[in-house]
Amino acid sequence: MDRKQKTKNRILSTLCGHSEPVSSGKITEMLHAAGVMVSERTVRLHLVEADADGLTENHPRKGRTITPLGLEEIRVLQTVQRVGYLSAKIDQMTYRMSFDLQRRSGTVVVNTSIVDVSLLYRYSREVCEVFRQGYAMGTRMCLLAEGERIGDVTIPPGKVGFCTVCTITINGVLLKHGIPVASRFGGLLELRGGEPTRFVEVIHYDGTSIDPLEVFIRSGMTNYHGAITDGNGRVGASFRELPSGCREAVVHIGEELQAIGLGAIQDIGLADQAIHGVPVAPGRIGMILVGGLNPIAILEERNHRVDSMALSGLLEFNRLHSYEELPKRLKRLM
Amino acid sequence: MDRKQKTKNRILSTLCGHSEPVSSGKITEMLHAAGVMVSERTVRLHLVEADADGLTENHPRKGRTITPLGLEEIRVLQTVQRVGYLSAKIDQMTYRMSFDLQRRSGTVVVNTSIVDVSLLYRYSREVCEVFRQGYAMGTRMCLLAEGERIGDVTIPPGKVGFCTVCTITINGVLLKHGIPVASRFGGLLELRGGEPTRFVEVIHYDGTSIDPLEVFIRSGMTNYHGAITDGNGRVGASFRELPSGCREAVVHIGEELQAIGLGAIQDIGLADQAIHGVPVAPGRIGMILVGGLNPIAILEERNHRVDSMALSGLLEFNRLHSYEELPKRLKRLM
DNA sequence: AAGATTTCCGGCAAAATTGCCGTATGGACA
DNA sequence: TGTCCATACGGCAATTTTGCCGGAAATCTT
Repeated sequence: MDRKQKTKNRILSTLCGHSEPVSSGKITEMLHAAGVMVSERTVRLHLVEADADGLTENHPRKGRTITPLGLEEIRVLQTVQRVGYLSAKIDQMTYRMSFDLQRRSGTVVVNTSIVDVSLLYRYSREVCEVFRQGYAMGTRMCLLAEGERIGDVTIPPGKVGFCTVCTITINGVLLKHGIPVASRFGGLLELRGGEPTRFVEVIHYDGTSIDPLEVFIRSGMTNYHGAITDGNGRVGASFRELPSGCREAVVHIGEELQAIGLGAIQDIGLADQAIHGVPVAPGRIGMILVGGLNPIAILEERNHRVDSMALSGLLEFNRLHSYEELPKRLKRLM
Repeated sequence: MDRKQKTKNRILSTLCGHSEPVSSGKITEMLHAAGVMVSERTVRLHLVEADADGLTENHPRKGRTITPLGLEEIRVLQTVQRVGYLSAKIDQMTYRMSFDLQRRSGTVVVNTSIVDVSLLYRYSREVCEVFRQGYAMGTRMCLLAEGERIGDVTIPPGKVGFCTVCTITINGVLLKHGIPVASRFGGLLELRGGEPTRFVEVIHYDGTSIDPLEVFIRSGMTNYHGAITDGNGRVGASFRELPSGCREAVVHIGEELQAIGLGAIQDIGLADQAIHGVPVAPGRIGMILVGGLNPIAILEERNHRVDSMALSGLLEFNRLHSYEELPKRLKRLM
């Protein structure tokens, strides 16, 4: 009876936020993406109950919508949502971004670090090295001058906004190709001789309100210095799961992304097989992405506090430029 | 079929690690504490299946043990366990500690921070203030001189080990009184005018390999300075759940703990009621504890990197002394 | 030592979940 | 306009989970 209520609430929450009718199939898909493994049939059963309770309304052949009564029910149960869990923010951002792989236009999700111009310039060589060795998400970035805005923040005077592409962008691109991606956790990936070996620390997305990679970086637990010098270090990485049938398509899309400077896929596992010590759910494959915030971690390692925000906002793809231009553009801002 | 396997594995994992027979009741209890809500009957059903498969052995009237075959089964499935989740470490420490509330003796679980002697001395006034205003776990602590050992670590030369009582000790004490405590998450508790208002960030214990409070402190996200000066700040706190029938007993034990300098209970909710915006499972009550690592956070806030380890080891209760002796004892070590 | 209480354990039935299938409906396409 | 196809949706049966009970062994109490 306990679990029944729980899944029922989950279904209601899923329905909430969509104004147009949503079918049971879509709901099931979204629940699966959120890690709630229930069958489509069960969802339908719960939905007819919810219909009877007046919480949802059935638009035959179209799907269900939530009623005002249902919204009220949610509001009571959702007090916890005040501390927004990261997984919710991830889903939201995935839907909001508009980047189109074919047209190479639209918005991508970015992380922003607010940092002193001269400080960034001092370390720009090492920051570029992180990009060059492939420990960053792609090869593109963007600098925001003081006064510019991204999401909720404005770059303060004397500072510069260092934007890197967030790996959530990959989720969004795959979603637009009909591939649902479940973001599981962020962690510290240990490297030995340039090869990833295992995760040494992990924080699951559905149990945290702050970005794990942000935390690892701010805590000074990364070791990019080692990673870019002798290949032995610890870098931020993210673990995701995909339906196992999608492997070919994902590899293909990954290559296309790589070609336009948005490559982040470190590794893709095989069906039902563990990858770097991480087991996956049945019928799924694991994927490891290198963290978008990675380049700026160099500064934290040298004991400079940097204000980094994962998932800070959306940016037009054409505003991004190659990391190689970083020193030149920084000089212009000084 | 998917979920069935899952809970089956969970049961097997729970059984693993205990050499003596464990009854289905105990297993269910442990699963509940781990957040897996299954009935005791279901556990028994799975156990007889496991018996048939040769994974477990039934010692009638005593409980089940895991067979070598079962261990093998686990080993295959449990690759993820290489990154030990914190919730597992919490359970382990809870069982290992031996503190007896009546006799006031035995071992308690402590956190250890390794810090420069002179640096600690410089901030000792503020550290004491955190204790005095009740934002620390109790009023007791311990200093370890260089060369002393706690758990896996040895205090290096020129440094001192600053040990505070970990709130897991409360779990252990309550467990010895037959009250099972489920540790849910660690977070940053916002204070306004000296009163806790809500959690602003949270990390669930069962989704992380590192201690949330350790992370918040290392990331410089706390604000103890504000907390001890004008009562507006952010302090590390932990959220736990108890069976709602235990409220009276817990309040009573909490008072006894307070009397011997181990008070940490900030707040206890009412049955089935949300506390500071955090809802609880049905039939349970919420409890908020202030973090044990809190006092040392002052140093991190002033940009001094401190190596802190939550749940670092066990310490005899009689080695603890009042925080008021801190400056005096530090001087002796310098 | 006898009785009371607790705990373990399996049987049984009810409830919940899932798989499978047939029907019906809306839209695509010739 | 007629046909085909995808999909929403409910019926039915199989499987899984849970609640409830009662017998038996173990432990505690007096």
